[in-house]
Amino acid sequence: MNDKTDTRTQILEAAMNRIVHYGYGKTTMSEIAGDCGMSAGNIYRFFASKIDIAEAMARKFNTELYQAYAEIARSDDPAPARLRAFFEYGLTHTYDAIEKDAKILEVAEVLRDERPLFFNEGLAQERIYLMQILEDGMEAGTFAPMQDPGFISEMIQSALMKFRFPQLYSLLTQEKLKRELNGVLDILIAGLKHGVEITVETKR
Amino acid sequence: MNDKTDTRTQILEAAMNRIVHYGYGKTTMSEIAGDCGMSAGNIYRFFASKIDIAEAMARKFNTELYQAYAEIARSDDPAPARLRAFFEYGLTHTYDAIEKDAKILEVAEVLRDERPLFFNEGLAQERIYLMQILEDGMEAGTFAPMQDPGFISEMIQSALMKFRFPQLYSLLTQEKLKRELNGVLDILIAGLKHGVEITVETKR
DNA sequence: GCGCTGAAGAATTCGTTGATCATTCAGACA
DNA sequence: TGTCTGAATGATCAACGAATTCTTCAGCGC
Repeated sequence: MNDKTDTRTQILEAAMNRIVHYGYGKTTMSEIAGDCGMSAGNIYRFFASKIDIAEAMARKFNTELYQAYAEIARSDDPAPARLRAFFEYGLTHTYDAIEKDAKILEVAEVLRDERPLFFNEGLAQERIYLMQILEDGMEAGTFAPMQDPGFISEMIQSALMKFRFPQLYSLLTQEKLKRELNGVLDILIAGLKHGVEITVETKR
Repeated sequence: MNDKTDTRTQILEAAMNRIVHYGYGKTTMSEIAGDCGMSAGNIYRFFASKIDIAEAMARKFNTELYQAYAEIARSDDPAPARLRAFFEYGLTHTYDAIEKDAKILEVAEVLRDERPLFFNEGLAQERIYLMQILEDGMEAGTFAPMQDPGFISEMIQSALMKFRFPQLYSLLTQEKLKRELNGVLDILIAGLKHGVEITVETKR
């Protein structure tokens, strides 16, 4: 089993090397296989399809992100500061990654088109940390009590959608995006401090 | 001059008829000209290019929207209700239009790609009404005083970006989008009532 | 002159064809 | 028997000439 995992990792790394350099479309299964000293067919014993490699790549990227999220969530800064750090980190990290390797954007586009549900997983994961921050904030009295932190988390994500894949949704510079992100957060945080009256049915 | 305006209108209407039915790409200048009993060349005396026809189309759509916005902005409902009505109207109106004539989405895409600045005009126009509502809200004491309603308006637009071209950014149903829109508005409005502390430099 | 046409030119799209690629799998190898 | 290869297959892509379309403009008719 360890062997199998190693090979998988090797394939993934070979693929990532090529993809960040040449792009998803310009990277072929044979090339990846060649880099690993195996045949293209053999890759299919480890990945069901090419797009699954892209997904694994994104999943790896996310895993690193989540670790940073976890740290931010459990820091002892006040909840509003953590909320800002949280989203600012996501923005910066993603922006820089795409800045550095522009081809990452292509991977994001392919996944958006071919694996639309994949992004929901990431959002759900993110919400775990968000809820943590919200609950801490409530406990500390920084945020007013709220009935449904899960729903509030979703709404915060919705309001900040624009900052998730910076280069995918807008052409602003990182500086401008950060300013705008914090501007939106100013309003959201004000709302959370004061207490939000939910007017919609949140049951699903 | 009236003649000229009439012809322009005639061309625009002929173009719209074809475009909403067959799409922007499948509609040719000759066809539009044919419908108007003139040559393709003559259209260029009224529109500088084909994409300008699409822009005029969108501008017409927006003009109708702005009228509704103006009415909502000047109604005597409380400011929060007007805010909701404002964005809910935009969402519904756009969603329904695209639902009815799916080809409108293609026009939006072409404009997004070829005339990226066009949308800023619409946002700026929208902000005029938004600021009106915010100022009324402050005057009535519903909203806490804010230093820069223009900036707040921008941030509100930013937070609600996702609901602007519903079918362009998400695959949710109209009902779900509405619920989500109102959920985000719940937080934003709570913030506005309580008072927003701006933490970013808003000068540009 | 003014308004318009229709042909000419430039740009784009289209359709075909050949090549490349993702994916499968029978069978070789160990 | 379990692992891997490499050829086979069908799908997708690239190339490129043909056709269509956008755009311009010389000149025609009023």
